[in-house]
Amino acid sequence: MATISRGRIDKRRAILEGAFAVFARLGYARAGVQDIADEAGVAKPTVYNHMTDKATLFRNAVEAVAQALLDERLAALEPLADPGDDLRSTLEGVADELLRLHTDDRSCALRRLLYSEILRFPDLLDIVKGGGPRLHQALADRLARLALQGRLRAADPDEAAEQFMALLVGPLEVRSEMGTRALPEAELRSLARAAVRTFLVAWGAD
Amino acid sequence: MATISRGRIDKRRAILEGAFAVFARLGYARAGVQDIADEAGVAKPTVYNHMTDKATLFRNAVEAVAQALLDERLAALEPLADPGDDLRSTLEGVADELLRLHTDDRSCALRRLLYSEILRFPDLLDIVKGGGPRLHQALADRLARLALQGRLRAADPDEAAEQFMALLVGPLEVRSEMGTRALPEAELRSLARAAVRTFLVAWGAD
DNA sequence: CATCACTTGAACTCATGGGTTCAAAATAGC
DNA sequence: GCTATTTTGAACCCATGAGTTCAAGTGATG
Repeated sequence: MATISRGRIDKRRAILEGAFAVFARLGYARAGVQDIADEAGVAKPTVYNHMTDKATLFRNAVEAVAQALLDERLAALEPLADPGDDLRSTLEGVADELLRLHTDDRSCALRRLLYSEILRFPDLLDIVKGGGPRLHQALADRLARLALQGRLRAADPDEAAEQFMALLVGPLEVRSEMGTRALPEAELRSLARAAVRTFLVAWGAD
Repeated sequence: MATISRGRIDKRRAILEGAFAVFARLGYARAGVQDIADEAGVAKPTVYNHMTDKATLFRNAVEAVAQALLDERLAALEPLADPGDDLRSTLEGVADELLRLHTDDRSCALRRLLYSEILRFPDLLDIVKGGGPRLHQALADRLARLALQGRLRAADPDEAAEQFMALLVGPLEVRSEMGTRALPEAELRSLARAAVRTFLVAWGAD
């Protein structure tokens, strides 16, 4: 076993990963701690040696995944920091990547778990957003910059960011039937282009 | 008890309503059939006398509520059949009503239950949509009519409908934190106006 | 080698909850 | 008013699962 997991840290990570996998598959209530231990390749008491109870196990597992996914989405916004002369195609690239991330299995699972357990774990909201609406803020910042450069209408970067995400994700969520159905690549790209098209009509510089 | 519930039918309705209330509050797994019986003012065997098991109880409860909510939303689209000369304010009225319905407690609960149990009850999707995407279809039809009358850009009514709903509901879902927080009336109206503004820039007749 | 911390499997406790049974009571229908 | 259907409460069976205990094992560290 020394080949795979060395030390407490690796075991902790294995437990959190296993936990998220099982929670994602079965939901909080149906997931058994024994299932999680099996998935993580670990004994049940070991789980309790790292986490005091099922609830904190859940919180930590969700937090770890949410953190990772948030980072990915933030990274996806990077191209907006320095779009070439073709703003449209840069936006489409970002949109494409955001859609790809949004349709990721872990992303869909996280969404399901949040909706499902938000009443019992209200603190998950703050945990997931990681202190303030980081993603929205980052996007709004980028758009504000572009507005200052005269490449977007300057009206309201927050509203623009809100609507950009909505145009992107809303139709996706409907067509994928709440993340149940996988969409073909081509349809994803088409969704991204449609969103950017409307976004630019509304918010592009004349 | 003759004053409240007469006959089997009323009992059945009471059971379905109680079931939805409890499922909404606790989720499928945590909801006990005894809880449901209590909420419905009925004995546990009576529940099993109407529904073979917890799963079909769940399906029927969800179906009843989904049906009612869908009807409400369809009705909310009515004004679009004959908008006055002020298309914008008609759209804003419809948008307002749709937002109101979307923030309704039962609406939020239904959404939570769907996301939560969609993997275990894949058939819920069809049950909820009630045979084809009725709401989307109805909206797209209205928009197509308006396009024919030259009051909207004729490009693609389906895409227009998709984006109209996205612009409305997306920002709402973010701001209300997945239906957790209630928004003040004023903010709802402001959301509706923002959505319609962008929609008309993109899809309004020049 | 000796110590200390951690892991393991298995067994155990205890609470919860789905679903059933049954005899008594209520209700519906005629 | 009489019969057939439902309803009711309470008890019951049984499976599942959270969390614990413990004795034996494993691994690092000095």
